[in-house]
Formats: sequence, C-alpha cells, structure tokens
Amino acid sequence: MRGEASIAHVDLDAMFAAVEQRDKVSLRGRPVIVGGVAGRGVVSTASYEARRFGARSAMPMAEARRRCPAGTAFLAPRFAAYRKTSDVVMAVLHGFSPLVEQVSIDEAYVDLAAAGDHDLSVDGVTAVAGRITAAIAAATGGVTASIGVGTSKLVAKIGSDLHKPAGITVTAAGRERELLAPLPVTRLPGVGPATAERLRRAGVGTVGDLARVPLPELLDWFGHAHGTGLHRLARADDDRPVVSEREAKSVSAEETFDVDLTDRARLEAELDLLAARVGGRLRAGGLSARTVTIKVRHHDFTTITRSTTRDQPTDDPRLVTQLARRLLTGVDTSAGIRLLGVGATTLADFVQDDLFAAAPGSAAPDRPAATAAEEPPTDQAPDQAPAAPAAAPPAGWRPGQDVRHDVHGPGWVWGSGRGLVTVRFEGPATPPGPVRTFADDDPALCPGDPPEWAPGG
DNA sequence: TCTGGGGTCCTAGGACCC
DNA sequence: TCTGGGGTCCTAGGACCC
Repeated sequence: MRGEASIAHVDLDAMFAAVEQRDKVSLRGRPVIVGGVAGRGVVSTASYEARRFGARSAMPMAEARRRCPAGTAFLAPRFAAYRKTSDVVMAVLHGFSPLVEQVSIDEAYVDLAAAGDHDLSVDGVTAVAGRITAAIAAATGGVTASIGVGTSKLVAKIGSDLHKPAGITVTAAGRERELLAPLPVTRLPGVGPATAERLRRAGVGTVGDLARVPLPELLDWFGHAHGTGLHRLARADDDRPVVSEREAKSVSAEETFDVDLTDRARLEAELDLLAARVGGRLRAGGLSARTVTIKVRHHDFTTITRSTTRDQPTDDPRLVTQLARRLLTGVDTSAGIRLLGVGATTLADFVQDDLFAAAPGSAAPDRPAATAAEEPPTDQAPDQAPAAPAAAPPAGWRPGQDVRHDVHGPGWVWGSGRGLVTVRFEGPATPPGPVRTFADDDPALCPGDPPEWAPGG
C-alpha cells in the first residue's frame, strides 16, 4: 500500500454493448445484449438499458431473452471491433503514464506515480482521472470509462466499480479500510460463489466481518494461499505492483456443441479442429508447449481433463492433434459430449528442435503441407497461421540411425533425401505396415528412443 | 433452449530422486 | 532387518476472473 493514491484502475462501461451502440445509431438508448446468440450461448455484456430488465453477464442467453422486452437487440460479439477500441484506449492511457498494465480487453491499471509529473494529491489525481475519461471518450467516439484511484490495486479496482457508469472514485491514503468495511465480501477479487457461501455459513457477510476473522480460521477453511490472501485483502493490505507485461502461460480452444455429440468420428474431427487451432496459435505467437491437455464436458456437465507432457516442446499443429487424439482414446464418450477443449501449457518461447538443427546458418525450409498418407487432417483450422519459420528442423537423418516417431514408435532410418525420410518400424504399433515416409523435419520424429515412450502407449 | 470461451492460480496425491 | 523426509515434476480437479 502506497503513501498516496497513485494507482488508477480504468474499466470501460459495458464495453461490448457500448461499441455496438456507438457503431449503430439505431441501438442507442435501446437494450442491447452481446453474447452467444445461438444454442447454448450466454450473455457477455448487457447494456445499462438491458440491465434494468435483469440481464447480466454470464446469464444464459435464453433467460436474457425471457427477461428483456421486444425491441431488445441480441448481437453476436465482434471481437475485432472491440480489440480495435481497446487498442485506442490503451494508447490513450500510455499518454498518462509509461506504466500501464492491461488486465483484459476492457480494463487496465495505470501507475500515475511512474509518470513522475502528476500531482498526486487527492485533488490532483481526481483531475487526472477526469482528463483520462474525457480523452477516452474523445478517442473512442463516446465509449465511457469508470475510474478508481487508490493506494493499491485493490482499492483502485473496488473504487472503479463503485460509481459506474462514467464514475470517478478516489480513495485517500488512510481511508482504505473504511471504504472496504461495509462492502459485501463478494466485491473482493477472489471471492466467488464457493468462498462466499463458506463465509456466509460462518456468519461473515461484509469485508469488515472478514477482517475480524483470525488468520488460523481462514487458513483452515481455505488453505494457505487463499486464506492469507483473504486475510490481507480484508485489511486493505495489498502491495501488488503494476506490471506492464505478463507472459502467456497457456493457449487453449474449446467448443460447446449445440447438441451433445456421441458420434466418435465427429468428435475426433472436432478435436482435430481445436488442436490445429491451438497449434496454429502457438506458432503464430512464437511459442511452443510441452504439455497438451484435452477437456471433455459430459452431457451432465461433469468435466474431466487428460494431459500428457513431452520432454521437448512443440508448436506443430499436427503433433498437437496427434497427442490430443491419443488422449481422447481413453475417454468414454458414449453418453454424450457437451464440450471439447484442447489446451497447451508448459510454454517456452522457443522450439527445442533448434537444438537438433542441421548445418548452422541453414534457413528453416517451409514445412511440407502433408507427409505420408497416415498424417491426420489438420487443414481446416480457420485461424491457423501460415507456416511461421519457428524452428530449424531436425533434418539430416542417416540410414541406419535410430529414431522414434510419436505415433508410430521406435524404428530406424531406411532411407532419406529430397526432404523426406523413410523409417522402418519394428513393432505392431504401425498399422498397417512397418515402413512409413515423413517429411524430414516432422517434429514427431526424434532421435533415439527416449525411455518415457512405450510402444502402443 | 440452464450453465461460453479465454485465461490464471492453487491444491493434493503419486512418482521419483537424493 | 516395518513404517525417513524433503524437493520437484506430473496429473487431475476446482475456484475464480473478465
């Protein structure tokens, strides 16, 4: 917690709906709902007009339709437009401080102390906040923001939510706990339905109540991290710094189907699409992953995950697809699947295959679109990036060399040349025959026979 | 027409290592 | 000559956020 209120939290008001109303005059003053408009969609954003009828974020779209009157606009999101507006806002914020932490598409912290030239008195930061909201409205064509300014991220964020829309809330140093005490615990970041219910059963309703709970109780109820976190937040004890950039830790894609799927071939095709999307995004972002996870939501909403971790990171959509497929093999899908997802974690910002690169200085050649006949299809991904030159391939296989292929198992090089390598496999894991040809930069093809691999696994 | 999609962080148990 | 004990990695699940 700082000695003066110098952290601002900027939150755009009902941003998706606001952008739609800005871009289409006929929507202004009317209830607007943005979200999944078909099938099993939920509300992303409800305009303030729609909130008067009870529509809320995360509400099933079907319920929002029941609540809102005729004349309400139900719109599918236009993320490109929101991203563009977001970029404009972030540029505005960078005009007020070099230290801006973008939290999401519609939210950011601004460190006013880092600018060096702002008056950090209460009157001073109130004036700065006013100039920020005016600049955002001017630059975006009328999208409004609410701003909280305080001595910590916590107080800034709580403040920005207190007088929405278009409100400015400055909390002076020393007044933090009196701001928090009367608020329901659910206003604290990290207190969701489960935590709120546990607290309610203990008679804890407000942040002031929570601040009186001894730490050992909280540790007992919530474990170490969450327990100490709640204890500190309730006391306005928050020294998290504003940080400009954070590295991505995972990349994922998932899809909820309009009707539950049971057809195995259809599920595999959907999984291939998702996996190729993830691989394409990894490659486009210059990332590679060691762990691939699939997520399966059954008809009854029970959800499981299955994951596998390799020694070497990969960014190859074909390999991500193969690993995801293999994970799905062990899942019973006969009762109906509501959602499938594919994720990539344990990210590295390089591809380990670099270590096996051929002659130094040789540029990575374009990866062949397909190798031999048995490669699974990966060509349908709509946002798959064009092949990025992410890594030099492990080319240069010599006849007789021991190799391993992630799908076909251990083998040895039969012959190579012209960008292709033919491998003779030894076990039964290679239906229908023992010889296969691959691109010689196929990342599923690795030297040797690492011990973690087991034939048929 | 109950319950999206993209993430982050934490916990707990088992394997494995020294 | 029954049961150690930390540290790290992996897997699965869950809470939470926007």
